[in-house]
Amino acid sequence: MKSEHSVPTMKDVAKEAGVALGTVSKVVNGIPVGESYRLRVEEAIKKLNYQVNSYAQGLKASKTYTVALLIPNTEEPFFASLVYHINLALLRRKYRMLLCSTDFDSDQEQEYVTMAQQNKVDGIIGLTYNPHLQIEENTPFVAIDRSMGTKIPCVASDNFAGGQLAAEKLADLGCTNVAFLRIGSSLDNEPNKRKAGFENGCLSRGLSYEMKILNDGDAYEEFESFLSEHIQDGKLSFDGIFCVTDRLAYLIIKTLRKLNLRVPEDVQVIGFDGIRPFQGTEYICSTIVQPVPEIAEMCVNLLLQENLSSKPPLVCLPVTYAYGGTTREPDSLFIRIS
Amino acid sequence: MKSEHSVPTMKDVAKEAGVALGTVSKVVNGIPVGESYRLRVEEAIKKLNYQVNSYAQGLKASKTYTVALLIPNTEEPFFASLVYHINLALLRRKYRMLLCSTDFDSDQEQEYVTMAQQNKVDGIIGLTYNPHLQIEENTPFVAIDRSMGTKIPCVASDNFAGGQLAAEKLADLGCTNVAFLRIGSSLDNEPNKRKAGFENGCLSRGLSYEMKILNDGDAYEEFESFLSEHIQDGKLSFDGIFCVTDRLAYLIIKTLRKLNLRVPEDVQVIGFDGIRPFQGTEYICSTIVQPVPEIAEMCVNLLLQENLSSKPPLVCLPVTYAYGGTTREPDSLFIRIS
DNA sequence: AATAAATGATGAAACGTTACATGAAATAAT
DNA sequence: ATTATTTCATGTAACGTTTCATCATTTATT
Repeated sequence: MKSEHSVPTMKDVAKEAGVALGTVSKVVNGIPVGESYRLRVEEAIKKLNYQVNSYAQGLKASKTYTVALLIPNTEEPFFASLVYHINLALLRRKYRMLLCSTDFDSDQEQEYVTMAQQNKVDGIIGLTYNPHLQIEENTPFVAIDRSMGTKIPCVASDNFAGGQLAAEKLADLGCTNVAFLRIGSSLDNEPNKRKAGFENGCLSRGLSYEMKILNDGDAYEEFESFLSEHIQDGKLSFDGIFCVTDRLAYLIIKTLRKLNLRVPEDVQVIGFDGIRPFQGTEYICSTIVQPVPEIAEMCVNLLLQENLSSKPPLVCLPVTYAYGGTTREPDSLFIRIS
Repeated sequence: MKSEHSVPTMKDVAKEAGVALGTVSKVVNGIPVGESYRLRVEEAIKKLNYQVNSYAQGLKASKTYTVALLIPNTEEPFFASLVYHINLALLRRKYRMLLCSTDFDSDQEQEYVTMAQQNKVDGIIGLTYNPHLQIEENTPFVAIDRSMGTKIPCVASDNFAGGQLAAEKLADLGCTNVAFLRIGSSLDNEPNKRKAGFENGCLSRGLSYEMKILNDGDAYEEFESFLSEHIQDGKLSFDGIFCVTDRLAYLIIKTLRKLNLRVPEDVQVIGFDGIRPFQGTEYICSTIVQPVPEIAEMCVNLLLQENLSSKPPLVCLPVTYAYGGTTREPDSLFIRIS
């Protein structure tokens, strides 16, 4: 005798409806069966409040409908946004997400890959930094922001175009002497192309520019000494800064204001990523916005191989510029020119 | 003949090691077996690169090691922080998280609960707003920030104490006439206690105060008219504001500064939650910080019933005050007094 | 040395699905 | 009216585990 509180199975439904097990399976999976059968089964399902056991399904199909997402830290706004959109794209396709915060740590990245494979995920999406990451041949993998060989597709923003756009915007906004700021990073990844793009943009617009790589440890001090090198008669020698991320831009802007330099009046600042302090509020600084929803959709598409004949090795998605208070507004620019 | 590329099973390991299936199972699960057997099995596991199929385990044990997390929007910083810490707490216990962004929508909340139960999750943690949420009797549920009856434990910050602390801080910082600001919300949840706590604090410290509930739609306009009502001879009649969230505080501060009111010189503002614009940077405003890691840990603990004899209906965790630039610093306060 | 007790490996059954070979019933063709 | 064909429900096997009764082996007891 079955306990009252045990979860009903297909067998129970079949008995209740007076049909065979296979018939119930067909009804559940939307495979056509005779009208009268379907109705009886549907009634029994409702009566018993039956729900399929997706783990039995997974066992049978050797598919788990689970995708692992490896990402440095899900609290950081840009990554949180990726998490949100990738999760949504997966849920829409009835897939689950196994979320792994790697904390930028190569060992943790490897551990999570191993764990994901033990959990028999159907694939992995990873924004990783470990250059020696070992991934099993038969586990589909899509990388974000980093090319990992021809077998693994990479999805990223068009970082080069983004850098270029930043330079062009600064030129349009009246800058003549600009700086590029980046925090040092050893790994060769897609976001590094922002620098080349910016340089290219400066050259084509005739901007005089300076590239500065700050050390991770003492970025503040380095920036301050960089500033003092560029002050002539109490006036800054450049009037525009492009920071490689909004995070850096935010810190730089704080520092500038602390030193009584006005943003955007004395120096305009453009960041990269498109971060807002809260949902629906304006951007934290003027910025090159990454198309996060599109990146998410593309990752999932590539991973699950939907409507794609061959995987391209690198997909770059278009970025846009957005005003965020740290550049002159088009309005005020107009006034200034007239 | 098994295909070369098929995933090895316990059966394969057993054959390779020349032992019984059950013996392999024991080795895998750390149940003691004879030394020689264990060694042979371990060798075979390594040779075949065997990994247990957790879905077969789940089927057998009718445990899925999965917990669903229902949360309005994982991009909003406070929720993103909860997601991060709950995910971590679950992974530490070898549990997976099924992340569900409900977008504050009652129907979506119900849909996700149903979906979670179909996925046979071992429990649900939910920060929800649907007052009629239907949850199956046998699905463990832990609520965040909302009491849902005696059968469902609720975890929250000590919101009352937080409100009180905000009033006390404003008093300590020299305020005499303060305001409480909240965006209207119909549901009776724990964060609403911030208001009562603040009122209590004002009374015990002899602060004159005003409580203002803004409408969700036109909060901006309402706030501006609220301000104009309180301006006497071009001077604000209050010198401190407690906003129910950092999100609201952020918007209020922007508005104040746009109206040329100086924060914190003219009016000091305290928010609630403890939001930072980026990981590791300072708080976005002076604030009452919620103990998110502790909330996460407590939720998981209660849900999985670890070392707990009976479930308390409501757990309130202690909050702290943190300086974030929108109140006078202790230093400057000292200067001011002397 | 013979029997009893303890130890521990064995392998079949079960978990809840899906897929497929089987066979029964209904329809079409002669 | 009989046979050929189609249609479609049936029920068993298999997915990869864990559990438990069974049985072989070793150790202890007399």
